[in-house]
Amino acid sequence: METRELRYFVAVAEELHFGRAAQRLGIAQPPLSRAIQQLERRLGAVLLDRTSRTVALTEAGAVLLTEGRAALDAVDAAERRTRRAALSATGRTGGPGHPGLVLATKASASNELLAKLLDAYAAEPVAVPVEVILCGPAEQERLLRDGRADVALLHRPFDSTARLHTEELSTEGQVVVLPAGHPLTARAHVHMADIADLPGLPLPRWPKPDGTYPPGPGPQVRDHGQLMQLVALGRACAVSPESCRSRLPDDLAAVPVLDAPKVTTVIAWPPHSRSRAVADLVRTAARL
Amino acid sequence: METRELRYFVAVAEELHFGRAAQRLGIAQPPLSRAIQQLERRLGAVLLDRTSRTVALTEAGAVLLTEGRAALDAVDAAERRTRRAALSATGRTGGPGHPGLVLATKASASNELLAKLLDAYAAEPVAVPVEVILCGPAEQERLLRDGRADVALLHRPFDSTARLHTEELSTEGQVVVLPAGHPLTARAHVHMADIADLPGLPLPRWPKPDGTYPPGPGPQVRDHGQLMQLVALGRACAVSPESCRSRLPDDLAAVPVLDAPKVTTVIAWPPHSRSRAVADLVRTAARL
DNA sequence: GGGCAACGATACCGTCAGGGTATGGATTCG
DNA sequence: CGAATCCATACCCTGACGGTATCGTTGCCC
Repeated sequence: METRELRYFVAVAEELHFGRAAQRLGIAQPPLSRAIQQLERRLGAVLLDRTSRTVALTEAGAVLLTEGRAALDAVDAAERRTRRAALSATGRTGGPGHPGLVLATKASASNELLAKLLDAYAAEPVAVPVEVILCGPAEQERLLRDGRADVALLHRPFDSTARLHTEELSTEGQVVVLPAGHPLTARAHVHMADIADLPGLPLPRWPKPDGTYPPGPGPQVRDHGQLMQLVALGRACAVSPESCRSRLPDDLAAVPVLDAPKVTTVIAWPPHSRSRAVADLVRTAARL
Repeated sequence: METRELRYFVAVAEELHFGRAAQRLGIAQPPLSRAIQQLERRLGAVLLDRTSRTVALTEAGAVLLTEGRAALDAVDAAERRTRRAALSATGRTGGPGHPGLVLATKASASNELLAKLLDAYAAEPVAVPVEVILCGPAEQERLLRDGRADVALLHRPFDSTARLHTEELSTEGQVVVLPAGHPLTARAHVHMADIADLPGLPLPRWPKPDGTYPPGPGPQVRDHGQLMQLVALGRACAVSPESCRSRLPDDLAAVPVLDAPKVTTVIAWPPHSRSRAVADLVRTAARL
């Protein structure tokens, strides 16, 4: 199977419309129809149920959609990482445009640990320049998979660490963040049940991996900063790792939640990484 | 990047010889040279240092070799799983030629657990036919990655479970297997130090993932059956999970090794698997 | 040191896969 | 029932890819 065929199929499977898919791919519709037919013949599998009005995925088509996306990610990763390896091999000094290492972390996650890590790593004699990518929640895995990042900071149990190598860095409890002066802030600690249904202060909704939001009450948020803003406005409350207290503004207060799941920060990298720089960074992180 | 280019590059990078690589690919040498040059131009990276006598990988080339192999595995997996999905969708009865599920396990591993698992799963109303592939040690991950298997039984800490979803099934200690009548068999238990250097009974050498054997003393073995044979012949001793005692022949004896690492049997599957059958099998396994 | 063998690069050519345009056939909707 | 929509088919054309022949360089060995 060629990646071109995979790209074509994924486009059609996502659009469920040959015309739009062809447009997206920058080709005409007939060659696309032909390519899909040829792919189906070669695989010996019907991938799409199509009438002249509607296109639907078959079971085999659904399999190829998920597997094909993973395969295309792997190909993209190979390309990106090779390009970067070539750049950092020539421009040995590693100017800002040529990072030796790309680290992905959630936007607005606690930066204390990251700052310590970057400092400690930069102090190593073999350190290479590190670029930090801030991404949406649960996006780190994608970046590692398609080669846009070499290493990431994840937070269990929120982020999945499957198919990644990881090293635990720290574990912490969680606190509920409330507007200053809220009655609950007088308490020394609370339980999840105390905050599940606070009047006027719902828990927020985070985007799913596909970018859409689950239905339900609560405001939609994209990062921790937005959420803090909403809490300050009295529109939501937040359950966050306790390290967020260190930089809490005056108009917010935090109370430990005894039965909230512990959050573990881990450093993760793709399992087949052979990069010297990744290994150094991970070793540095493990020693913090 | 097209998979054809990747296949070409991987062939050259493995052979380090354009002529042989071309032969292996079933094409002539000149088109292969051209394809690699074109790939290098498009990536903007020198992948191979070549003189007219020798070919060597550059740093970027080494990256593309590992990343490219992973990508090709992913593409192969997509193809195989799609084919299988199509087959099991049409031949719904699932004749023996059309397994709904392929399970990989080490040849000669203890089959007790597997037998129980297969029985329990077959009793489920939604069960599909399961094909069992016996493979060499540490080969299961490869089979899962390139789609030849859907699910595997692994043994930690011997097999790596990175990039896989897993569920623990059982944990057991290890025993040393010796020829019956050996002085140590009189002991109730031993320690690793007692057996590290038994005269005439070295520990065996297992193949590395690439199929070669590490240097050193001890016979080369490919599976547990071979090893037992060698022990019976008085040419080796073996440290194995204690479940192997259940089918130990008369001429062998086993003694618990107190400080050997515990062996955990886990069931593993590719992280993006959406297969109903895999989920059912895993659930069945977890309930055993 | 010169002839030779090995090996990758280059030159040149033919073929067919893949892309484009025009059009057909089926289904839905007003 | 006509019109619009949408996928499939027919047909042509270009260029990418593969093959053969040959060159240039580099070790090697007598």
